[in-house]
Amino acid sequence: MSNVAITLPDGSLKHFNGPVTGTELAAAIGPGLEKAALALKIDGEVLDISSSIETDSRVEIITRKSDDALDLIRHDTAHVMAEAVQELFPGTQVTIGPSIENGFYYDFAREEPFTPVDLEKIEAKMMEIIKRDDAFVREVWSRDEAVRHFTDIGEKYKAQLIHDLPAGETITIYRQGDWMDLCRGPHLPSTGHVGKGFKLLKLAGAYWRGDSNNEMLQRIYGTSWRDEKELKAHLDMLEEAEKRDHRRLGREMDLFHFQEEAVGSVFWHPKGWTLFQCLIDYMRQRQNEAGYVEINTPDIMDRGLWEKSGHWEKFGENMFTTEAKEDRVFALKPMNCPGGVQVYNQGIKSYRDLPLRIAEFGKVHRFEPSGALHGLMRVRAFTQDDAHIFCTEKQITDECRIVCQLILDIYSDFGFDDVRIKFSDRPDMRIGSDDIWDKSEAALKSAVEATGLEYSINPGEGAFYGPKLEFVLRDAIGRDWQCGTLQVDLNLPERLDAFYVDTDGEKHHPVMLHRALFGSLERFTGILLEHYAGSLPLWMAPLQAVVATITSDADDYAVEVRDALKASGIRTKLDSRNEKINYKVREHSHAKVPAILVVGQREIADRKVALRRLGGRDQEFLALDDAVARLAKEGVSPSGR
RNA sequence: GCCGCCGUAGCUCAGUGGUAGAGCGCACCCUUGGUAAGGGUGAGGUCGAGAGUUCGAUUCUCUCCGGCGGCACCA
Repeated sequence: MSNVAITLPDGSLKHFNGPVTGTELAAAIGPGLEKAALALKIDGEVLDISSSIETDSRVEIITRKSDDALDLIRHDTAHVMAEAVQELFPGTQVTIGPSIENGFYYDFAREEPFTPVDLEKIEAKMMEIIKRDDAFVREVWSRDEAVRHFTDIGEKYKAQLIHDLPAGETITIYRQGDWMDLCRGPHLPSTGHVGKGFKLLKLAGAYWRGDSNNEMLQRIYGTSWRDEKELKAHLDMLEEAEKRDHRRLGREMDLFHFQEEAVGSVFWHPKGWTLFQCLIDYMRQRQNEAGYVEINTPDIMDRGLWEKSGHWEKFGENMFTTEAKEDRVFALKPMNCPGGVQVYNQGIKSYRDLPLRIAEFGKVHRFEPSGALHGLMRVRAFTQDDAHIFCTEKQITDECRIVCQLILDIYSDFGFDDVRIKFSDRPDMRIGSDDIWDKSEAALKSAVEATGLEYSINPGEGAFYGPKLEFVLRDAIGRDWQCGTLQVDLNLPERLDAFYVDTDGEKHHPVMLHRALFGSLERFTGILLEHYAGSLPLWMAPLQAVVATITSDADDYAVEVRDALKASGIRTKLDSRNEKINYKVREHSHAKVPAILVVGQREIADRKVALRRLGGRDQEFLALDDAVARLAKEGVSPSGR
C-alpha cells in the first residue's frame, strides 16, 4: 500500500500509510476539528467528509465557518425540504433542487398548487427531519438499476434525468433515513447539520428544464444560513431592499406612475422628470466633452427600412407597428441605429471624418412580454443614451477603449465603483457571415483586453448584428445591474449602405459601434433610486432645498431666503404653513429633500439660516450668503465641476 | 406568454351573502410652536370590469383587465 502525503492549507504535511477518509484526517489533526469537520476539499473539489483520500493532494477540511459550507448547507436544506414535501404530499414528484445565491430551491411536479399555508407545514416537517439527524449516505448505482427504481416508484422526472446523464457518469444516490434522491453530492454528514437558519420564502412556477415548451413545475424558494443570526441578517436585508424598491419610492416621492391604459410605459411626474432631465443634461455634457455630436431621428419609420436592417425578420415579433393611411405599414423604432445610419448617409464621408461619434437620446418601443414588465426596470417604452460610432477597422480598438473608460468614469460619478464586464459572442439567431463575426469578435476582444479590465464570457448572448460587451454594476446593497453596452457591428453599415471614401479613393463600409452607457434612462433612474434609497445627491434631487419657517413672523425673511436660493439655481420651495417645525422637518425628511433651511427670529436678526441636511441630526447656523453659495456649489453636476 | 397569489378611500390595510371601516393623507377651525407627528371637525369608496348563482353579491362561480413573485423572454 502506498503512502499518502496530504498538504494542509497552512502548508504543513501529513503522511499516512495508505488512503484515509476525511474523518480520519480531521481526527489526526485534532479532536476539535474532527467534531467540526463537514466536508473535504481535495485539490479544489468539494467532497463528502467520508470520502477517502487516495493520492498525494492538497486538502482542506470544511467546517461550518468555511466559505464552502454555505453551499452545502443550502443544498442539504433543499434535500430536507424535498423529503418533507413528499412526506406531507404523497404523489408529488421531485425534480431538481440546487443551491443558489443566498439559498436554494426545489422544483416539484404536483397537480394541486402549493399554498403559503403549505409552506409553514413544510417548514415544520423540515424541523422534524433535521431533528431526526439522519446521516446522508452515498451509494453508487448502475444506470439501469437507477432508472428502473425511479420509474417503479413513479418518479418519471428523476428517471428521465438519469437516462439523460452522459455515458460514463457515476450515478450516485444519497439516502437520508428512508428517503433517497439522485444527487451528485456532496453533502453534510447528516440532516441535523442543516440547523435552524433557514426559511421558505416563495412559491413560483418554473418550466421543466427551463424550456417554455415543457410543462410547468412548482418551485419553492428558500434561504438557508449557518445559524439563525445570519438568517435574520439576510431577512433584514430583504426588508431593506423592499424599502428601497423604486416603485415604492416613486410613489412616495411623487416621481412617476403607471396605469392600465399604457401598460409598461411611464407617466413621469414633474419631480421625476426633473431627475430624468438631470441625467440627460449630465450625459449630454459628458458626451460633448468626449467628442460626440447629437442628433434626433423619427420614432415611426416605414417597414421597408426595418426589413433592410434585418430587424423586421429577426425581431419583428417584438416591434409595435402602425397601419396608417395609404397602405403603408410603419413601425415604432425598437432601436435607434437604422435612423442613425440615415443621418450618417447624408453627404459623402471621408476617412478624415472618422471616427464620427453620433449620439441620440432616442425613445424606443419594444413589445415586451407582459410577464417581463417590472416598474422602471423593464418597460415597453424607454429612452436610450444611445450613440453610434462610425469608424475604420483600425480605429475599433481605440474607440472601444475610449468608450470603456468613459463608462467607468461616469459610473463612478454615481458611486458605482464595482463594475464587471461580460463579453457576449455570436448568437444562433444572427445576420452576417461567420467571417465578419470572426473579425468583430476579435476586434472587440482586443479592445476589452486593451483596457486591462477583467471580463467573463457570455456565450451566444450577442446582438443579432454583432458581439457585445455588457457593463454590470453593483449597487449599495450588493445587487448587480446590467446597464451599459458596447457592440461592434460590421453588418448594419453594409445592409444600410453606409460608406466612406478611404485614402485609396475607394468606397468602404465603416464599422459601426453601438454603445449606451446608462442603457435605458428609465431603468437607470430606477437603479439610482434603489442605490441611494431615495436620498439622491443634491445635484440630481428634484427638490433640493426647502425653506421652513418657525412662525409666521419669519415669512418675509423666508421669501428672501427662497429667492436667494432660486437666484442661484437651487430647486427650492417655501414652507410657511401653520405647522410646527417638527412636523415640517419630518415631512420633508420623508420626502427625501436633501436640505432644509429653517428660519425664525434668531436667523432674521443676523441674516442667517439654520441648515439641516437629510439624515443628519444637527443643524448648522450659517450666514445666508454662505449657505446659498455652499448649496449652489453642491448643486452643480459632476459633469460641470 | 406560462404558474401561483392579489385587486376595498390618494396611500397602507381590516371586514361582511342584507350595498362598508381604521390609520396616515386631504379640507376647514383652534393652536405662532425652535428641528422626524399639537388638537378638533369634516369630506372622500360603482369594494378592478363584465357575466352567472341567489329574493339579495363587495363577499360565491366563471371570463377578462391590471398588479405582485417567479419561469421563459430581454435586438
